[in-house]
Amino acid sequence: MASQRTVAADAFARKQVSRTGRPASSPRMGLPAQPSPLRPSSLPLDTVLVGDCIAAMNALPASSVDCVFADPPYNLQLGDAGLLRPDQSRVDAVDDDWDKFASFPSYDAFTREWLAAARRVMKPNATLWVIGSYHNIFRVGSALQDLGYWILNDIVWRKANPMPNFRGKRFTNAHETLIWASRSAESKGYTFHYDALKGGNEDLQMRSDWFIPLCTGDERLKDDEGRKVHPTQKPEALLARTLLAATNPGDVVLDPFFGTGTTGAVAKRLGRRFIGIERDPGYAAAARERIAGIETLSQASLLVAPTKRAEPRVPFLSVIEAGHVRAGETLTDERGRFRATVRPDGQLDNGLVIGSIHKIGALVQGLPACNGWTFWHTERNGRKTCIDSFRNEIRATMAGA
Amino acid sequence: MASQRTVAADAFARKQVSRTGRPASSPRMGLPAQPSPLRPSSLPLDTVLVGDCIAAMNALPASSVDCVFADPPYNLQLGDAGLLRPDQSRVDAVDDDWDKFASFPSYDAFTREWLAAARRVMKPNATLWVIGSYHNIFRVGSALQDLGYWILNDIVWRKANPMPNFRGKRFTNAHETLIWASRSAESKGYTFHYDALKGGNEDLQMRSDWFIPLCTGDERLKDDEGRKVHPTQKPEALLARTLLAATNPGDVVLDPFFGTGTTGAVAKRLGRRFIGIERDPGYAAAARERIAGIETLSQASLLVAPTKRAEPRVPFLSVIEAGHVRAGETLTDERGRFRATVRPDGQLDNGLVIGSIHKIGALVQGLPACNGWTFWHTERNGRKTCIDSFRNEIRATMAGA
DNA sequence: AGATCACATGAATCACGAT
DNA sequence: TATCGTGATTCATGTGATC
Repeated sequence: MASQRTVAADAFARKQVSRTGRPASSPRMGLPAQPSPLRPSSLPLDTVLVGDCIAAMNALPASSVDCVFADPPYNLQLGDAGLLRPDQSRVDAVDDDWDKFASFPSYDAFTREWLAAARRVMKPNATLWVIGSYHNIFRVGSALQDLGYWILNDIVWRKANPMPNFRGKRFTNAHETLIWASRSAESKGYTFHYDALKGGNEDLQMRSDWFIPLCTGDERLKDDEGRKVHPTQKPEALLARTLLAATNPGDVVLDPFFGTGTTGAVAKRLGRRFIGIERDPGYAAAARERIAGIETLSQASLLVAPTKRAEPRVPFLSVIEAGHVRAGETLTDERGRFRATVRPDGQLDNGLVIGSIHKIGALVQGLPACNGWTFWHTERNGRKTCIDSFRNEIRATMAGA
Repeated sequence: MASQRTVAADAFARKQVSRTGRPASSPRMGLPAQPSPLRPSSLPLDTVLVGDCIAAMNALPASSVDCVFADPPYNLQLGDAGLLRPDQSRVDAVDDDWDKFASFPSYDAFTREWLAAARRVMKPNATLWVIGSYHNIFRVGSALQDLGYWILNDIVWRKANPMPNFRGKRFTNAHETLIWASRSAESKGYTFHYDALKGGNEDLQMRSDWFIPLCTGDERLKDDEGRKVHPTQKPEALLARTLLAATNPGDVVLDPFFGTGTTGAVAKRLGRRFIGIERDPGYAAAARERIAGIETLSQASLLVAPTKRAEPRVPFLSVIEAGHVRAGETLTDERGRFRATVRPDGQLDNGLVIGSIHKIGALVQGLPACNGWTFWHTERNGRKTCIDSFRNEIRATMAGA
């Protein structure tokens, strides 16, 4: 039975942490390629906790996860009053419309509660993803703004094959919305693999509208009778893009509405760690079985290419010391409009002011700022060379050392 | 002076309705093709009222308009420093006073007030459109749900040519969101021209994601010195699709944030009546002059504007997500001279450098540029397949999207 | 006349580490 | 915590000048 294979989140909430619920045959999941340091050992990594997500999150240590992906319940009329109404109120009205309208406050309370619990668990630079449709996403967006989250983007998942509108009364509802938010407006150091996404998009910035098919075919979990196990299983491609964009290998991703574990499956494949929380033992069991069959991609393919900003800093003085540029030499911009003289201390002199390559570059152009490395050029045999190429040579020699 | 040509909304609010503010030389605008019956004669049709939109709406008779289109302030939270492009030029951002709110609660209060005023003016089967971005749309959506509006769709305006993200810190913010809502859940008789939209969309249901260019070129209103008159003028194509979908000829469209009158211009062209409310006399004057130059299309030509097809740009990442190529797989050129490994983020790795299919293709050949789509091949059962064929398969699934 | 290039610009919550 | 110096960063489209 699924329930025998589960980790009880309530037990975890009482600090009686036990991972023995995971079947012994289950392999270790998602060995981290680059484990984050200082992670509390009490985190139930690569585990599916069964129980209420708010209690389970409140039992986790604060500031302990790098990313949250949440696919909360959308529909306010599911009749699952226990989940949607933390105040335990139950609406017996048969009138759907009244039910929906009356339940906004309780849905909002539930939303605020789980968003607050998630925020506590997030590291200062962690980010949160939430997916929803027009039924709930406005409630979610307002709540997370009210709680101090800082929205970075809203992302449109454009469905390749949406369900048509059968009655012809509306536009085909062909998309869902994801909100990507940092923990607060001050969280400037969040992870975003800008260059990787750009490189995977023909060297153009990745936009906020993503075209991805629904989860169908072999990817869709089915039971013995061929029925879908979960009504709203998300495509792995969607999760892959979010995790590639906003996490590093080894990062911990928390999913408080784990369902059948798409987040865990993708996290494991991409060398991330996961913590799943799921109320339904059947879903949790299906998720475990699914994730056990996933293999992590090779570490080499997961390595994050260093960004330009992360490369070692090279003083312009080093370029002179290395002999690429001589003191007393004249530098010009690419078109030869501006000139400055190289001083032996690594500063430039335009005849009036002495300063850094950046400062003098900005000055001669009358601009507030300038990247001197790409602005200034040397001339050798009538050919102009950007001084940034000398920096690259020095960096290459540093890499070998 | 603009202020001499305006209709004072405050005066209208005091029931001292006067349309003499409209210059005598101004032609009658937007003669209705099929006037709706029972319209109160006191409606200031095809007029721009100047003043506070809430007061002006409260002065209109209840249940009198067929549609509302609203482009409220977005409550953008601008950094103090402003934003510089990579070439150090400054972005002409929205920093107008009308977009400044002290806090979310004050924005929410404003939003609730104008939404409530609009709802009173709406006929029982009228619908409301609101456009916004992630800065404000969640507040708006929550507020209108709270007020009893019934959301029919959220629509994504995918911008053909959005402003890039200059700092590489986020996804390109390439869309805005429209909410389409009826006055209440009981409003079952709202107008929706399903068949017309389908007919104008190659016999496919019109989806909730619309691909439309920004308002630029001749359509963009400019002052004598070539500067844009309004910072956020919307494209007429966007308004045209909303009005064609949700109104009939002769219907009255109310725009409480009229700006430079895109709603009025499109309404007149399509044979709808309009009521514009605008706080700024300068904008109102520009709107009047603009609308005066519009001619109503003949009845026969009131067809759905043909949908602009999205340039079906496909990221190489999508090819991996779709399973055509696996992360970790090796790609070669047609003759098998060069090799590179596919990364899960859609980049290639030739063992030394990580980059896009184009960049690595160029690199291995020592060429300045390369079309990676036609250069790289997979090998299956000894047969080589160009990765461009996978792109074509994905494009086939994008038909209609 | 047509092609090419240089430049401008659009609702934007847009840096970061060392000292 | 604040200040300061380095130096990273853009896509589609329209307009007007130049070849």
